[in-house]
Amino acid sequence: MAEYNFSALEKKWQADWKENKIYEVANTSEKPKYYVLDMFPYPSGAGLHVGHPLGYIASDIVARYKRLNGFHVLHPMGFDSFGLPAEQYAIQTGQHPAVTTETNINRYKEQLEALGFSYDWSREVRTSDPSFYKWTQWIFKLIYHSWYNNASNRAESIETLIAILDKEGNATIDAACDDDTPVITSEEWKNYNEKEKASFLLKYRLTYLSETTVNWCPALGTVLSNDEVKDGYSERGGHPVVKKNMPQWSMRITAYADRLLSGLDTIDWPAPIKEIQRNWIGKSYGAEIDFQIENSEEKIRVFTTRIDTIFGVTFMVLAPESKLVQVITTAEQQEAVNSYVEAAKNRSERDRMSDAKNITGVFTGSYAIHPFSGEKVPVWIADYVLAGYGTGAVMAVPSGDQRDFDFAKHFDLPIVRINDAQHITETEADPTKDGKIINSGFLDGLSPKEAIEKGISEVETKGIGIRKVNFKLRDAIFGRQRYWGEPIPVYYSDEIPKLIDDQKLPVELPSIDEYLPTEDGDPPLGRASDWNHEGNAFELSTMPGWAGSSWYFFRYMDPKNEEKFCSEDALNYWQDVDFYMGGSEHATGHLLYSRFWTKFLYDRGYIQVEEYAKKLVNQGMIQGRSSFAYRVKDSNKYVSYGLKGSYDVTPIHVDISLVHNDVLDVAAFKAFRPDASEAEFELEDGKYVCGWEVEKMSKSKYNVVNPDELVERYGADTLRMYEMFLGPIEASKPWNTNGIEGVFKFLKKFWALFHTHDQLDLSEDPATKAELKILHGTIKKIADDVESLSL
RNA sequence: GCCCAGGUGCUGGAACUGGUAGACAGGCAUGGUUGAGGGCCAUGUGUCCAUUAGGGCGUGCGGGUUCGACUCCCGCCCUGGGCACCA
Repeated sequence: MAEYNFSALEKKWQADWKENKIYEVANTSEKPKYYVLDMFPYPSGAGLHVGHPLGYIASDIVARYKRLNGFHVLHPMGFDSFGLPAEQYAIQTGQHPAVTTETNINRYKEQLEALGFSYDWSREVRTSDPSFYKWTQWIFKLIYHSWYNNASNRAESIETLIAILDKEGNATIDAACDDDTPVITSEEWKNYNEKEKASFLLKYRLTYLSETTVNWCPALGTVLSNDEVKDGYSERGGHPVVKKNMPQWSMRITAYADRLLSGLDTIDWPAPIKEIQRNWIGKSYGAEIDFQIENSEEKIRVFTTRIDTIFGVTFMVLAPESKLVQVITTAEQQEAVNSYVEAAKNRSERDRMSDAKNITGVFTGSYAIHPFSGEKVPVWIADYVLAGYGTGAVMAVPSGDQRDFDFAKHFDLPIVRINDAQHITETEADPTKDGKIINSGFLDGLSPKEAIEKGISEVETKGIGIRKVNFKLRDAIFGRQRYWGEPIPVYYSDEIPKLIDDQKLPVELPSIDEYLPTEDGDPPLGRASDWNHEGNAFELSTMPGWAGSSWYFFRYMDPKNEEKFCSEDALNYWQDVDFYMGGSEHATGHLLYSRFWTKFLYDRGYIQVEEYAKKLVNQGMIQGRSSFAYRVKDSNKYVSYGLKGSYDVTPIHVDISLVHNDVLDVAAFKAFRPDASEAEFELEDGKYVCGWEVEKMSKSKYNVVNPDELVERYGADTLRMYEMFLGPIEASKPWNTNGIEGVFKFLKKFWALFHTHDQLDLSEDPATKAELKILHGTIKKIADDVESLSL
């Protein structure tokens, strides 16, 4: 009986593809283009597990399908090779991250090639390669040399800003800039010295240096951007994160908040991703209103989306960090306020969040005048008001807002009903938008929606406020106090940041003896001797992980270009990504930053598209199925799954290769855990049965399934088909090898259909009608399935 | 709390715009082939009633629209994910 010799078959054709370069594509063609992109991996030391190729397999099917349908297909692969793990490894072993990275990449490429992907490897990029990060640095410079003109609604060269400043100062300029940017005349501007000019322009530049509150992670020794922090812990490593003030490079992504939001309507991305990005950008419509302080020139400006509730205001609350606090606090309250502010300052973000139910606050002693009723309302400070959002102050409406309600109850402040549909209980406020407004002067009788409109126009007429849109999105911190990242091409002369000339790029990472901060607490780059530009100190921070991945998809179009990040011809031909495949975990990181950089490059005229990926598909995560043995506490005895109820047991991870159908190979387990070699095993029905749980696939949980072994045993085609067979591509699911035999059998039978002994054997008879019907039905079904993924 | 997905046999999952629910595969069962095991082949497998023929009931729960509903509408329950002192 002839055999389906997948191993020989696959090796033969893979060698053939390589030798004849059949997947290499030129940047021109008569055919229409199609760009299929995978999110490039970070080459970790653990190698690929079966979860990684899931998306690559799906996108490879799309690439092959499009080729067969007459498209000129760009299907590249590369490596996101800067990152923390290689650096942590370097700290422990002294091994240069470049060396480990190289090793890991080679391993990844081997594994990927064995899986038979149709990548054009001649276009491979690596973000840690100087020929690549030269252009990351170049784009950084371009962003630095730009400002955002709200009037033209795009980024422009900083030269156009300087021209306006020279001519008429900044009074007429509507730009995305620091909140504390002073209004100056052209005279004042011209009288600035070099340093003053430089620091003034930093308030406008799209990448800028400023003293800001950052997420500082002491364990990692670096700052992190908001998306890298989850619930007060670092996303990588799970270390605590605290707030800290320090000078930092940031990217003014907030300038693009509106366009990042509206752009979502133009791209075919999964609804959950769009939703996450919308939430993250957090646009809300409302008004800013001034409340005059009694017996004072000062005003409190608040942001509200519910101006219809303004007659329900019975007090005001400032964030402890608000600059107004010191100004309006009365002498009697000074001491209480000071100690509250001091305490708030020393609390970490985590404490503040975990302590949310504890209501705290202190009265400033001052009163604000209600702009419509003229009544006096007390001004408090409390840390439930966030300094970073809106104006850092709120008008408190306890009847309509739960937080205000809780605060009012706690400090015994009045609660006023302002809507006839409000049902207020002893413990709950009611933010209803039904019903009619009551107790509210000129707003009485209106619906909340009408009252919001009327309220805002009244405020504007009286000149005490403006219609206002607010965003939650914050500027992205760009510096990392780390070694293994792109050097920021900046040096300091006279404390003024200056950029390295284009001709001198790339600024290459210097070698250092140890990958730790210096004794003075400077980042690792501080250890490099000769790390200066003509005697001026270089910037010591490096770029964050998302820098290279924010534009790599353009580099694939023209990866070897030494003159430009990508030639116009290549950009003209390839334009954008038609099909992008990757994980949804990058929703507020890579997938947002890359959109930002794309819009920026578009504004500055370097590319023709405002969104780089028309279609995005998220493959689900493949989880591991961990197996457990149960050790009786304080003993050397293991009990089978069904018996553990009668003991106090500790579950122990068991390597899944020692378990078949949940039955443990006890002898192998004893070898695997030497401390169990003498252990006693209590069995059920003569077997030791393991428990199981679905967890993340990881080495430490002994649940990793390696694709190499499956390729060896069944072949790449079987593995690829089986991964696609597992279920919908978007769904997360635990890996389970049980069903792979079915696919393997199918391929064996399929092969046997066309072979007699080992020879290809095809019938010369014309196909029957019935045969043609099945053939065309099958073609249609497959075409429809692939189209439904890629259209 | 708010916002997204989703809920179909023992399991993974099919079912295009409303038209024979459960394709395909795994598992399980029975039989064949084999010295045995494995492999391979065949048959069966939603559920209940019935020896058969056949019939009743079935897509989370309750209601509705329709000649006809897994599919559309309303309410509820559950699961997964996201956001969350955001004013």
